[in-house]
Amino acid sequence: MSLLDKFLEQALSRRSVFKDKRYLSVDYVPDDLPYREKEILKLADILVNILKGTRPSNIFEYGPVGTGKTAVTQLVLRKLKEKTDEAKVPFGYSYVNCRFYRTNYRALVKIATDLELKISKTGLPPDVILSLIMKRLEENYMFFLVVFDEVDWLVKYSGDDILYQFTRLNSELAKSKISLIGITNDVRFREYLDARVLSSLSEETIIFQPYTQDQLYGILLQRAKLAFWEGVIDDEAIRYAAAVAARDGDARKAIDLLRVAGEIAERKGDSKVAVDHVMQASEEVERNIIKEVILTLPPNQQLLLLGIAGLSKTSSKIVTGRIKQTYDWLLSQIGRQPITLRRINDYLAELETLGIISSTIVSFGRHGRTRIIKLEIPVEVIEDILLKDPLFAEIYQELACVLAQP
DNA sequence: AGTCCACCGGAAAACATGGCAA
DNA sequence: TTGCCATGTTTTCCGGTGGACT
Repeated sequence: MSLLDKFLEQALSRRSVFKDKRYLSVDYVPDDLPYREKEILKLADILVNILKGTRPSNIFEYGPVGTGKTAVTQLVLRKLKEKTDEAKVPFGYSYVNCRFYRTNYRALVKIATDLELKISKTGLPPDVILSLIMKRLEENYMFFLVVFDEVDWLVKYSGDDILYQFTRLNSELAKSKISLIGITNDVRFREYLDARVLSSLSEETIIFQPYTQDQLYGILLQRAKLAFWEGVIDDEAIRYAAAVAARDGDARKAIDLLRVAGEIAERKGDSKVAVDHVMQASEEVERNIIKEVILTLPPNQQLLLLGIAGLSKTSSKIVTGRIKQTYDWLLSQIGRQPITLRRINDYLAELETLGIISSTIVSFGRHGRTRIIKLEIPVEVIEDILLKDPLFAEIYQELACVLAQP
């Protein structure tokens, strides 16, 4: 038997550690969400008004990442839809993830499409779309619910117009009623939202607390039973994953960790998933996030980051002016025009919100006020990722030479 | 006490791009 | 084709600002 035959034979006979990986995917919402009974009941209690024929209050849901806001909402809506269908109560809802539909216009189009209106992605003025939506509502629905998930993205990006319009829509609708659910994990969201919108959006508020370590363990146990074959995963491994994710009480992260750990075990040909695998998964997840973030950056910002990386090797205090100089030089190397300082500031701000750099404003008195930029990721990691591109590698070498001379 | 450096950051406007409707 | 409609990127303009220096 040849080596290859042997290998293939082994691969075939090796049972996957996963029974059904789907249960560890982000979009899977189980029928019962442990430790969120209180929130489910509260939400259901508000929305059940629909079955009684009255308009439910608008709801504002707040809680950190991975605390079950989205899952709870989707679960309750799914059940509610079943019940209303049974009871022949006309009801429909639209779920808008504002991270994808982050402008007022796009959110509006998404809602319209969920109402089975055929709307082109562009070309129609917003008020026309809105009146089409209203017309459709009056024809078909008594109750309509719009969920704005991660609503802070929408508001930060393009203002609260659509929220304002929708909160006021009820007074213009004769036959149908509309309610809103806003979901966010941004603590400071209340600050930049218009007071009128905020007050009408938060007629009811549901707050989601982070999961405790024990709760995470419980959740993982539930999922692990569904996703892995029996006896494949160590109890220790599950506990470890729960402990890691408990730092921010993030259930999504915990589940992710378990999945990646399983994948690693499988890759290595191990038949069991152990603590080791979870530890590796934890590193891998972290590394992949950074890599993903840097690689999806627009080329301009990658080049800027390259400049900062180069600077950080020669000087410890990187100041805006130096960055501007360096970046202009880099641009000229690839035959592009320099860019305004104002624009560079925007780039830097973006890099900062992504957690790649950090900055502090310092004043040098007579010598002006500026900002010191610090890399939050080891230079080697950035070089490792960016220098795969031969063009970048070449420019980077020259940059090093130029920076070496004062 | 006032000056003034070297930048910060909001607002508006310019420019590029792309789809639709008539 | 023209004229809207939108989005995204960059420039222009401009009013700040903390503190070393005079």
